[in-house]
Amino acid sequence: MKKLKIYNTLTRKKEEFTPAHGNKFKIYACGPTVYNYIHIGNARPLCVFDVLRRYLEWRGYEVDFVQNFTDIDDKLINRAKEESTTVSGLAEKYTTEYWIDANGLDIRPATEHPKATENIETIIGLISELIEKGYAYVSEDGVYFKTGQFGEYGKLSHQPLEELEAGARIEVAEHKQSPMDFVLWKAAKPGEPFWPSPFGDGRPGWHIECSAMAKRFLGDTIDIHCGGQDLIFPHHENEIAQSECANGKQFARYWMHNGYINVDNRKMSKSLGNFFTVRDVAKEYGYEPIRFLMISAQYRSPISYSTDLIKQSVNALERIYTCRENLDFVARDAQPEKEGDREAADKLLSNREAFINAMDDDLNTADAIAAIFDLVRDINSITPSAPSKRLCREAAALLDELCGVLGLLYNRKKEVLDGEVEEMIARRTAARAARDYALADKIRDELKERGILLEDTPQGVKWQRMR
RNA sequence: GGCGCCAUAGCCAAGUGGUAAGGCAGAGGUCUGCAAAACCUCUAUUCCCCGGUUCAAAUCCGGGUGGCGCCUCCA
Repeated sequence: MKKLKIYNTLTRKKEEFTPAHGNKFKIYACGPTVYNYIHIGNARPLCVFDVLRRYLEWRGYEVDFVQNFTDIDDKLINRAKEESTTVSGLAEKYTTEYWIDANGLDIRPATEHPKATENIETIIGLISELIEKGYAYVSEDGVYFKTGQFGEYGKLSHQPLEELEAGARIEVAEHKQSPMDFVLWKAAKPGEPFWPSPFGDGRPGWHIECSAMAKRFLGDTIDIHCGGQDLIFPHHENEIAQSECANGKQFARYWMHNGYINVDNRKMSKSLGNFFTVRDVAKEYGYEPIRFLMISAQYRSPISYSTDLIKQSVNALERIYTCRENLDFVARDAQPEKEGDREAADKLLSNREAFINAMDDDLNTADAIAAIFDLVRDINSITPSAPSKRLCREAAALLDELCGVLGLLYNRKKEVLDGEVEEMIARRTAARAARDYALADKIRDELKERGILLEDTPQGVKWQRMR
């Protein structure tokens, strides 16, 4: 079997992908700052790395997947002021909202979801260690990391420290020894939440959270650290500096970074006012097309978001769903098995190989989806020829399996028809038998107005609720 | 200034040396009382431009053009 390869930001190459120890991958993904509804840009890493996890598990690996919540932060403090609420109240609210969207997108919960505020002790411990080892210093307004002390600083973003300094803006903080130093602990300001520490009351900086939580829940060295490309610098660079200086070991073996979601060819951002929340898009089109869109391109390429693309995704998914529903429908009255089932099933199975080859090549979900569509075509080609129950079952299992790896499974609500509607379908069937097509069409139109679509098939009348 | 990314049909998107996947949209056909779904066929002689390497390039090299990102909170 082909080896799984993943593009590693650290080496800028596709590398063979194996866990450091045994069969288990330790993965850390930077999670949301819970100060607002998540937007579709946030949805991309959620979907992509959920697919990574599902795929690894499907290939037989164990996965420890840790994703944090940043629940103390400048953004939260500011927003809480705006909404006249507390930071913890705000965080709680948007954590709840996060779960609604994450569930809608079918993101599997991580094995751990640590929160920054619940890991203050670990964070303080890590900072203390950095101070002791001479990598950090206490200043008037907090504790800073001494960037120049870490010789490998810049190895992830491939930037020499001097160049970074040359490009850096003038820093507001005046208590830094060097502009490239970054904050580990922010001294408390009046009215802000704080925790006591050996270096004074305050709260953790953003970067140190992830180093601390990764260490606590996954250990000194993790296999994969993932996040959006915009986190490479400074966030991930700083995590490396903190963790490697404190632990004296490599922090993460592989770094994976997803591309952006753009709008009008520009990065989505609050300042440009061009962002869409997952909630709003889902309200109109459902969550499924959002997930489909997120994985319809290779995860490192940018996606330019538009309503048109969401609609294309809706239609594309419909093709898969229809195929799947037809299988169940055809299987109902099929004979148990037939001559040639084996050969037919084997033919379908060839698409599974194509799927694996695509995914092994740096998680090429676009190609993997193509393999699923090839499978759909193969299945659709056999459904009219009265396939056996057994073949239908195997085809459905294969389709479910591959869609499941990408998280494209879909459960259309099979609501029970009320008596009146059933009665109308029966009346229409009778009218058709009597060749009274005018009446039959009238009944079909009436049902359509009530959101029921009818299809006459060789196997009988098939109905579905409109989306 | 430093470091990167991208450019494939109307739209989206694979393909990194061997003669252009897949989806959406569109056209024709088959099936159907009709419709829907499905299936079949068609829709890029060509991959931003110009050179070069090669028997062979969308794919490699050089040079352009256009677009974008990081270097500041950001998925």
